Amino acid sequence: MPASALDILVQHSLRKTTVRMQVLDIFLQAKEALSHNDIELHFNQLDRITLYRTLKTFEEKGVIHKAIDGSEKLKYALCSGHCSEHAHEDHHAHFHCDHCGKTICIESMHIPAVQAPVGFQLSGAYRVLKGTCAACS
Amino acid sequence: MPASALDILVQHSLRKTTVRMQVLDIFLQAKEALSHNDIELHFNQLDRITLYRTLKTFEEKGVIHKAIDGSEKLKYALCSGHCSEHAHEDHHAHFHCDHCGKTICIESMHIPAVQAPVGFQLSGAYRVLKGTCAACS
DNA sequence: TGTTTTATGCAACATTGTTTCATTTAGCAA
DNA sequence: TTGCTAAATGAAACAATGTTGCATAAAACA
Repeated sequence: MPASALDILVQHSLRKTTVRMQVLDIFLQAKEALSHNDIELHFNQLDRITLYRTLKTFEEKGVIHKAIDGSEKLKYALCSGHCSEHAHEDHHAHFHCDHCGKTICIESMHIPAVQAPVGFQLSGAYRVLKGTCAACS
Repeated sequence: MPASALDILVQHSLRKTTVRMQVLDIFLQAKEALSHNDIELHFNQLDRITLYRTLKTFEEKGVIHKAIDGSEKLKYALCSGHCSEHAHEDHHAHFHCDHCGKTICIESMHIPAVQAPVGFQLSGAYRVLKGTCAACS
């Protein structure tokens, strides 16, 4: 069962404010990763700056993670597992649809460990698939 | 042996202009992927708009490809192989250094074929490694 | 309830990217 | 070389996106 917006805030020791609850509800209902603009469109009126700060806070606290999709737009998706303030664990692939532009987390596709080139130290990896999503096919 | 700026323009049926030659020279000398701003800094004075259009043209014609690195910045790198107007073949991984922010093409690391989830049609894939690069270690 | 800390809303600003149009230049043919 | 045509450039104006500082409002807690 998915956590509620309130649960998520409590889990991460965040104050429960109207804006945060609303933003979390949007994420909980969304099936794909959301850009700043996507979220803004869900509101009648919302201060852009507040949303920037809300997303930044959520990301720092491990509530959401950046979903790299190869598009110019930065998107976020809810962390599924046990991300903390200190480390994200979004070790799954993302799918980006060339047609509708949506970005979907593919939880089932984990990112395999790879060997770093000589002299390089690895701290993480991304994997992005692109093509046409099920809805657009 | 690497191609010269002029060679590249001729190969892709592009007019040889001062700006294009200069931009290509910067790419040829650079070891890492370059953002719009990176390139702008190499010039004493250069019209931003012209650079946007130059990069767009280069990308469409298969001269450069987007180097997805998980940072907010869009970067480009020279296509190594045989990219055409119709299809890019930048099927190699990119390394993004968390420390210096540089993005390096790892030509030796090819992106393995993966199976698309049910209902999805794949047209490509990205792979990004992040960590600390050799120079920053 | 009152106090402290944090979040919000606003203004102003900075950066990044796009569109339109006049001018200049490259490519090409006479 | 000269002139023509198509493409590239540069400038202005605009649009979108992101940041900083500060006053106000709200949440948490004693």
